[in-house]
Amino acid sequence: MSNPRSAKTKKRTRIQQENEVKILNGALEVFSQHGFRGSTVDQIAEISGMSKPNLLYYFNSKEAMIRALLDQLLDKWLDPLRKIDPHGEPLFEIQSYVRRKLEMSRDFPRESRLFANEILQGAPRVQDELRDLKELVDEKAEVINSWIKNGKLAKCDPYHLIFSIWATTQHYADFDVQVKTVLGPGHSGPGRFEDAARFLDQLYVDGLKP
Amino acid sequence: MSNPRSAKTKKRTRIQQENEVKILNGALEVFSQHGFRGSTVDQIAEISGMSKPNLLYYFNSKEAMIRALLDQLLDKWLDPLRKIDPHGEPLFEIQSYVRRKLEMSRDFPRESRLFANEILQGAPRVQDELRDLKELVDEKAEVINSWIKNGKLAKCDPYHLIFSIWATTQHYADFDVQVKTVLGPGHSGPGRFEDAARFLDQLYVDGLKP
DNA sequence: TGTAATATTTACCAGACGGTAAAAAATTGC
DNA sequence: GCAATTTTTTACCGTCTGGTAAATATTACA
Repeated sequence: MSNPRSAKTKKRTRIQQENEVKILNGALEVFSQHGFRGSTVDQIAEISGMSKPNLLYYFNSKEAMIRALLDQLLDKWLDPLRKIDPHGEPLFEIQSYVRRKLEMSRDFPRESRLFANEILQGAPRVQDELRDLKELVDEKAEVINSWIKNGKLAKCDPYHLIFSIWATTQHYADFDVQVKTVLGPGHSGPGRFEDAARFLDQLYVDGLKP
Repeated sequence: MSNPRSAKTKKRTRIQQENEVKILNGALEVFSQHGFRGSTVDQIAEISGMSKPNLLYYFNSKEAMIRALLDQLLDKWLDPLRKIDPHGEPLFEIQSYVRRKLEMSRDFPRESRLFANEILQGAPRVQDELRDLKELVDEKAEVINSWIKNGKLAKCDPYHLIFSIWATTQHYADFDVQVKTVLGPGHSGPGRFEDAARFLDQLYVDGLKP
């Protein structure tokens, strides 16, 4: 068999597991920085510390690498949304969701950028997963609507609420360079995530009215 | 002279002007969809309706094309921020700014994606312009701080406020596919921008507290 | 209308890149 | 320790792509 991943091999060697991790980590590093077309297999090979043919022994193609990455990513990416508790205190649930998404941007910026790249180019590889996403969002939108109906939340469009949370939180990972440049050396340290959290907490609860 | 743009030619032929426009329009279309490395000069040539060598007669290189695009873009991109009036009514000024940015996403999604691509990959071509951006943001942050001091606006971090406006508004252009998929055929028409405007108006003024 | 300048086409190249074949080396399981 | 399997290396190939040279066609202008 030419490739250990091609069949549903139940047994995976120790070396296989290690190398697959090394490769996917390298691929994530490179893809998230240069995009798919902007990345070369040689780059990934070098950053992973192995030769190109060796790398292609584990993943049949460059395409196979990004697919593996996107597959394992999307599940993780939806987790914060799944955790919204329909029986929790609405405003607290939303703040918690914002926090979780902000932590994702802080702790997994490469994953965020990989995803952003994919969506920016029209999501050619994750259209099916996007439909799963829609179902989950529909479900949570219903929850939010019920909160509104119960007078626990101001009347608003739950979809655009969710979009705004995605946008504001992912911004810190995807537009990191811009954020750092604008904040300058003084305020662009790790503390910027707490500043962001504080601002968003206030925005989503009270808005800007004095 | 091999290239009409290379020198500071005062006189630009009718044909030059027309073709430069055609090329830049094609380049924007292609770059914004596939990113710089993901685009080929042949693609741009085809979409512009001319041959590759002919195209390279007007722009010396692929690099020259994206630079021309980014140059003419950045000025336009900052315009909405410049228009914030320090002597206006604070909440109204912010709402207006959100509107203007939202209109940019609606009317110039390709430009938004081009910019997003550039920043995502670490802004290799617009670092200088990013510093100009910082100065403008610093200036407007001061304005916002003065509004807060005068009790016209809730206390908040003006930088993160601006970030959140950028994020929420550009999201509709940059993540268009995702937005459309999640909203479904029913709500993803042009009217989604008005829905977004309504939501953001409310969010920025009153928040979500019932 | 003639001619200098501009614009377009044809044919091409060198390098980068994704991927492969096959042999050599290392590892595993008995 | 040895055979079977897995892993790694060496050498290579076809294609795509950015870009060029030079010849041809077109335009502008006196």
